[in-house]
Amino acid sequence: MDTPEKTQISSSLSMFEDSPVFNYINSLSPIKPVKSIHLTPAFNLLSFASHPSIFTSPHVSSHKESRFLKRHNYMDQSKPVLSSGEGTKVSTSEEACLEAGQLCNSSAGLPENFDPGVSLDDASLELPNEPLRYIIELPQTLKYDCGSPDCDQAPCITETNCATESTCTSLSIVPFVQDDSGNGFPDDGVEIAGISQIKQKGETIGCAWENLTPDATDMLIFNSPNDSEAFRGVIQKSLDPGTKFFPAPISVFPKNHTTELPQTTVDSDELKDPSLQTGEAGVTDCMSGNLMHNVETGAGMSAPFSSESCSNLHRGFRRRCLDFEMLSARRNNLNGSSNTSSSVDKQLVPVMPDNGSSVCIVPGIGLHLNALAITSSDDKNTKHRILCSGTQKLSFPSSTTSILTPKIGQEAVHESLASASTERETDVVENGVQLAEDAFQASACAINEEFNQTSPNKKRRRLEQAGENEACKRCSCKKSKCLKLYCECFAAGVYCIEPCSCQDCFNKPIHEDIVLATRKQIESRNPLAFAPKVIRTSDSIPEVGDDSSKTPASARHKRGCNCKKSSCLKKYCECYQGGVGCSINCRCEGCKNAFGRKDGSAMVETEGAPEEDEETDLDENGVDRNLEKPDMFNNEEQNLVSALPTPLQPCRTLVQLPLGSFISIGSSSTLYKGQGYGKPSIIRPRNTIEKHFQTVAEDEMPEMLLDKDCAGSGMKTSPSSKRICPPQGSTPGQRSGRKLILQSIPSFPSLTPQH
DNA sequence: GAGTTTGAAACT
DNA sequence: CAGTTTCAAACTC
Repeated sequence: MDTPEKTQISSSLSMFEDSPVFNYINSLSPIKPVKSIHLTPAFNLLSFASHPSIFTSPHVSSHKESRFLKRHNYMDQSKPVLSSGEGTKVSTSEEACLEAGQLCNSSAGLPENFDPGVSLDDASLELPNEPLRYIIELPQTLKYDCGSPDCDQAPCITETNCATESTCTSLSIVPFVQDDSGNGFPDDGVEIAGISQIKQKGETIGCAWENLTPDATDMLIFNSPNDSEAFRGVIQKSLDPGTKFFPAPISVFPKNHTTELPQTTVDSDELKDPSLQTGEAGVTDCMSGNLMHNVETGAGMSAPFSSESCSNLHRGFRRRCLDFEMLSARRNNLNGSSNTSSSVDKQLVPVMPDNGSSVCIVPGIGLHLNALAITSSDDKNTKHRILCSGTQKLSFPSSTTSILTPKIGQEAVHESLASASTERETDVVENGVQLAEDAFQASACAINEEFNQTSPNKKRRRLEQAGENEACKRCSCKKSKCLKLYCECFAAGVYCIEPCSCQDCFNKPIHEDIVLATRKQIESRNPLAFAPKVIRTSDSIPEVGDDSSKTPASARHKRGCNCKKSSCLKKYCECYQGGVGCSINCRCEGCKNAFGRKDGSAMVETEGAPEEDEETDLDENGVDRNLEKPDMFNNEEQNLVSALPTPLQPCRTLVQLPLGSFISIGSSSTLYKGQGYGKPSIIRPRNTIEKHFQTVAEDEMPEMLLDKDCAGSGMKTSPSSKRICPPQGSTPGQRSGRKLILQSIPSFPSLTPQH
């Protein structure tokens, strides 16, 4: 079964690649082509997830928890293993996966975990080529590097979570590796990196775990878009200067998803090269990490920022995006790897024949679903895709849409860079990236700002933002025990980690049961409690809905804000925080949201930087300007990111839809945070959202969405399904949205094959 | 770093 | 559903 699926996927991919469009894209950027492929799988996964009820917070939590547990185990094992050698690592990883799998089984987490290990083994086994080994080795090395204080991790850790970094690195690495190595490889790399990090920190480990696990790979894929973009920019520049690595890797990417082992191997070898890793190493910092090789080298080389950025980006992802990562990884394994991985996938696949991996994805999705956000496929998106595609490609074969988690964060990096989640930012940032000229800087800046705020100057800010950002949310809960939505970590579906300054925290893997139970409880009250608060739609969306047209912003807050004193110009406002304009749903007073006013006067954030918009808006408001300007301008640095100022965006990860639309899953807490179900006010937005979804579905996931029954399947019934549809909301209209999503998932597979 | 403000989340 | 309280982030000093 797996094999056939893989075959299909590959075929679909090949088709894409063959297509003129694909070629064109490739010409633009090597990475792009792959994306589409990846996406499809992702979708499948998503769809699956929905079925299983994975979406339900419990599942998600379970996944995470299981992951955490795994991580811990892993870490323990991993350490020895690492020292021992690759093979050992693999075995350990497998074991860990198995264990995790046991934990996750219910949630489907198992497959994911399992796959990675298996895939790796298989890959290694299957791939006689030494190159694979190299690749594997690289990751290990990377791990070590990461693990080592010297590595980026240290920096990252200082600022944020190590785990995230590992993830980031792993992610970045993955893309390259994945293509080349195929499935198993990337995973290993990811795992390794994560492990190293894990070693460093316990909790971090947890996060790292996620990354480490197959998830990491998936994450990479999903995230990759964003990351990839960012990386891309970096890479491009880096390439110019001296990134030897990149060129090769990049070339590889576009071409192969899984297939070209040789190249990959070569790349990997290069990566292996001590000179490269370490060399840069100074760079090493994080870079070392895995990811880095490629990206880092490129970017990394550029310096700290690269690593940091990566780390930052990944941070968010790790925690939240784990699921996706897992899925993607699986897919990668499936696609690239081969049978073994496929076997695993098969297990998961059951639901979605097309994607063996789909199953895997699902679990991950669950977590990320919370953060789901939809982004329309705009030109920008396309760009993102392209940019990101490199990564995505690796992971997913054609794809329609992918769901990003969180915040996950995920986090900001991709959004800002790749995702375009915030269209505005995206535009700005992306443009910068695309241009490549600025790409580097822009990417760097964006990354820095968005993801972590690595810059020392704004440490606090960064930290805060970072914390806010999906990637590394850090809470400081004192009374809620981090078991309520007050807790950003909890709301984002992630465990609290060291950076958190919470007290009496129960949001830890150790208290998995409690966390899950609490989540369930909250979900029972509000199925969308963990759904992304902000739903993103493509810029083009306007077409879709009347509402959308009203709201220039691509994204909208589901429930809308209720600001009275902040004029929606401060982070108190969830809309503003999420980088989206206020909508009809909002009950805010004196709305001056720079991203878009409730009235509709809101500036379109998409292209123009929010700032610009703000000015305009402000002009109207007059007084507001003063207020807004400060914020906006203060962020000059953020200009690129300015759009980003909003924490959410950065965190979000975008997933490409089959057609071109992206779904951004915000890792950011905001995204995840529960939203009103169905308040009347929300309804419209929902409608809008729904419309967006529909549009997206039609455009992006046309058949898939339409075809599937997902909604019918269980989405409705199971809370999880609700989560899946988060954007839609609880209202009936929302349901339709849900349906779309669900449908999309199931259909997804079909799309892939078709295209 | 402490204190205040703010608005979401939770509760009634 | 509306009002109130609780909570933690955002913000200010």
